[in-house]
Amino acid sequence: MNRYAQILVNVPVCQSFTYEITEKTKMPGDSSLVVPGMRAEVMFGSRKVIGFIIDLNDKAPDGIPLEKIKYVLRIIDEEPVFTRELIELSKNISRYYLCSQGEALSAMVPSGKRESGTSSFIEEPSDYVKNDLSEEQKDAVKKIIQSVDTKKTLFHYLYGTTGSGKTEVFLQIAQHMLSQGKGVIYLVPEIGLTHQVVEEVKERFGNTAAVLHSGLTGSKKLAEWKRIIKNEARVVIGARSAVFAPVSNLGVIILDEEHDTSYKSGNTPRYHARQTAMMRCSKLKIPLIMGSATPSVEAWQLMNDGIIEKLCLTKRLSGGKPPEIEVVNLSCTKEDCSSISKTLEKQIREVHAQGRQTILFLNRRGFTHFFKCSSCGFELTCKNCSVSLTYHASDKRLRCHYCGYSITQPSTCPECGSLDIGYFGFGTEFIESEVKAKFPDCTVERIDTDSLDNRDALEERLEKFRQGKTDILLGTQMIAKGLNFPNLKLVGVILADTGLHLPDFRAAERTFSLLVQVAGRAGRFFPDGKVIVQSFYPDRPAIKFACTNDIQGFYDYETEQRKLLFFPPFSRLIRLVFRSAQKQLSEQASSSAYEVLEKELIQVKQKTPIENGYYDEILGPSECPLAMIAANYRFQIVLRATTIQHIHSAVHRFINFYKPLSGVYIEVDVDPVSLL
DNA sequence: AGCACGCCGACT
DNA sequence: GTCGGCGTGCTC
Repeated sequence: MNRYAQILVNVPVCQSFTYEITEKTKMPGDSSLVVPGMRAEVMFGSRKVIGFIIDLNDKAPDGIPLEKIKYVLRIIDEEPVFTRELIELSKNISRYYLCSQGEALSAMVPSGKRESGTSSFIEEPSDYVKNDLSEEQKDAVKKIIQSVDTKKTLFHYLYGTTGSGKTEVFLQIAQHMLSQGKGVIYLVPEIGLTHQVVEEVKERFGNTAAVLHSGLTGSKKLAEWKRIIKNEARVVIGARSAVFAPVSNLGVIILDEEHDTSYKSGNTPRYHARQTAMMRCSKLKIPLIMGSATPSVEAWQLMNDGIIEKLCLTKRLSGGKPPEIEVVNLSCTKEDCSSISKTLEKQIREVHAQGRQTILFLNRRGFTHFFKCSSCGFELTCKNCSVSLTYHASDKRLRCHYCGYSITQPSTCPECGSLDIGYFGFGTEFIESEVKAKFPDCTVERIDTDSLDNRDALEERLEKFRQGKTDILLGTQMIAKGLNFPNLKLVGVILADTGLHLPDFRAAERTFSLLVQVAGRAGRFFPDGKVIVQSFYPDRPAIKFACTNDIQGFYDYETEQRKLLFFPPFSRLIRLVFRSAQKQLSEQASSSAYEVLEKELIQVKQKTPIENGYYDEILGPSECPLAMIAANYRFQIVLRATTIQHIHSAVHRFINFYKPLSGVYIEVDVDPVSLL
């Protein structure tokens, strides 16, 4: 018995493969028991791959010639590394996100071959103090815990400003679940998984906690993973992929900073941790608790529709008002080409005189610091990716921050030969030198992916700032969230509208949430925090509503926009990207695919009745806003409809039957978060 | 996705 | 006459 194993491998093929377990099969340790959930090394075609055993039978399934069946080279694991629940989940992921089940499963399970250096810290959980909760917090905890029994609503949302104590509510719920013998998954954005958070979790839960970082090596991840499987760890904190953690008797999934786009996977399977958490929680009938000060517009709508229960945390625990936000209209300050307005400069000096600290924030790495000819208007873009090249002062080169391509700074315009060329906008490097020149008596530190050789450098610099050794911290995204600095007083947003010009329907939402999050930072501990936002377009809703702290106002506005423009949450999208080294090929492929998709969609609609008020359309094909990435030309088709079912089946059929021209690759993205 | 097999052009 | 291009199809 158990002679034949059904095995899934990481290929875009929607079927499992049968392998035989023979005496030639190498076993780990001295056990000889093979069960589903273990990984196996097998020959797949002519190459050796790792496969996932999802089933075992004593005879081979019908329809496979016995002589075709190869044997399992080696069983990798002594114990299963994934559960029945995960096999089931991988099936649902593959169905929904239109990938193979093997691709889904391999995205779920850590890739380590053998576990190494169990980071198992010997720490007892600290004695839990039943902390003083505000009435709002108590109410939220009570409602969520009650819902476990009533099962009326599974989805909850803690909506509240930074500093209103969401984390404490999350932790109390986690604690409660633990005391009931249930496990917990606590999801945070990748960027929020800092040393600090990890330490806090370890301190709180000791060895019952497992941390799943992207920074961990495959084998370290596997070690943590096994602690989870063995029930040694019951609280799992991690980024996106931790939504797959094999926690048994799972009691709750917590998803902090729900609006964060890093919850959506950028490669196959392009799953969204929020959707996946919803799938998992619905199946297990357990609560999902999300939280953010700036919910995604989708989540906001679901709250309004009553599908997600909204729990408001309105009060800042430290008391006081939200930080004061001052907007500086850059188009009015024609002073010089400085990136720091007089207003901001004055504030920095005052803050420094008080012995307090400043963060200067740029929301996109060097994005605005590009090359432009003042005579002919020529702009230098990457030859591989078609995005603007960013000037880096450190080595006087222009760099593409997508593929790394770089060229030396030209002295004349490559197009017209004019000498009247310039560098526009401000990159972090430019600002750094400017800040250093302007404030010679301040210590300045810059944080961005360029200036960070390794992970520790980030921690180090943040720690230096936390300890007050740095006066001014300058950086991008990574200093925008999740970090608490006790001595911080001023946050300056150098250019708030950078992201607004992106051709993406979520640009406003992102800009808004970024500004609100940044503002929230400033007054985290001290109610006297101050924010200065510099912008060329202070009247744009995303900036105006953020700066007046009119959260409701923004959502009302944005919801109306989405309704008008038929974008999510009022429509569902599936995006197909056709990429090829040859522009012609990708263009041709996308147009011929359009025809096929159109026919498929008509057929699908004939088979299933169309509901009242249903509408759909196929947009494109058109060049992607990022027309080229890494030397690949990109065209896209976006299917859009009131509900997803029809376009989903149409695309499903399309990818099953349609064979693209050779040299053309198709990326399928269900519920894309970006259309760039 | 890989990788092998297979069928047509310029090379020692 | 062979090396090598990448189109086509399969992987238990």
